[in-house]
Amino acid sequence: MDELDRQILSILRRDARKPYTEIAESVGTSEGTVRNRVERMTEDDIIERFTVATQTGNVKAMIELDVAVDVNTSNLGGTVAEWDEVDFVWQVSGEEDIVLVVDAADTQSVNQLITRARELEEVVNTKTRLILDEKLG
Amino acid sequence: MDELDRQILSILRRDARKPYTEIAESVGTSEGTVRNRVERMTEDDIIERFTVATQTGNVKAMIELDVAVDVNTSNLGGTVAEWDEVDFVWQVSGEEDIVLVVDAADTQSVNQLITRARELEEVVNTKTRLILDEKLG
DNA sequence: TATGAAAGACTAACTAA
DNA sequence: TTAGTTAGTCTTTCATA
Repeated sequence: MDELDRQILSILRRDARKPYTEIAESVGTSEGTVRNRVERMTEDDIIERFTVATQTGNVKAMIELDVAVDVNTSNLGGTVAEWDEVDFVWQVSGEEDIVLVVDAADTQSVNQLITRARELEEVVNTKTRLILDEKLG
Repeated sequence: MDELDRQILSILRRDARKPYTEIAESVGTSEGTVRNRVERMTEDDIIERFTVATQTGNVKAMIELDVAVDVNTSNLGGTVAEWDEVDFVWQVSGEEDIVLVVDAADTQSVNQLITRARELEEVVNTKTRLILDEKLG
């Protein structure tokens, strides 16, 4: 991870489909170097994945789950990650143990997801926050 | 947003650099159709951006900021989004108003970010959680 | 939807540090 | 030995019909 790696990542973060030739030109190196760097960072898990940030619905929200002490949090996380409208799931430290980030059609859909979570016997409590705005770093 | 759009997005979410020709083959349509669909979804802001998920440091965390009532939350969000090691910033509803998602070198770096946040006069309180694991939906 | 020109990516051989 | 470059070739993209 040197300055060149950081520059490449910074460009890819804003447009992951940008051709390597263009990236090379803006950072002042050759296409091959950019490609090699990206390959290496992918192998080293510095790059986790090339992905697409979407808003397919109208409401984004965080649904935090407070989970019973005797529950395997990772398994539960895997389960809820499969639910429709769930973008990703974090296991976190703190009072709540799991955070679902959802991209739902409307508030009613969010409500259905909350209900579904509360119906799980592993889930003790939930707390939901709407995501009103997102800014890239 | 029909089934084909959803299939295309689902593939791009796992590999945003996958060639349209390959995507076309796996969803059973032509390259031009995939490209047109992606273009349309980008125009419609269903696709917000093509990006890269990284782990450049060793510790990911959420730093939640409780902000004074008279503060312009959006401006503050823009400020902290510019900080080094901050991946993105959410404005949220609920007790805390801003959530920073950070990818820091180590716990000490996280601590420095928390300190920096607490030094802002707009910030009344902070709450931090480590992100222990992430699962894709 | 089909097609061909232009652009991009990949391989492999070479160079430099 | 490792990273960077380059030329040649193959693949993908894009505009037009």
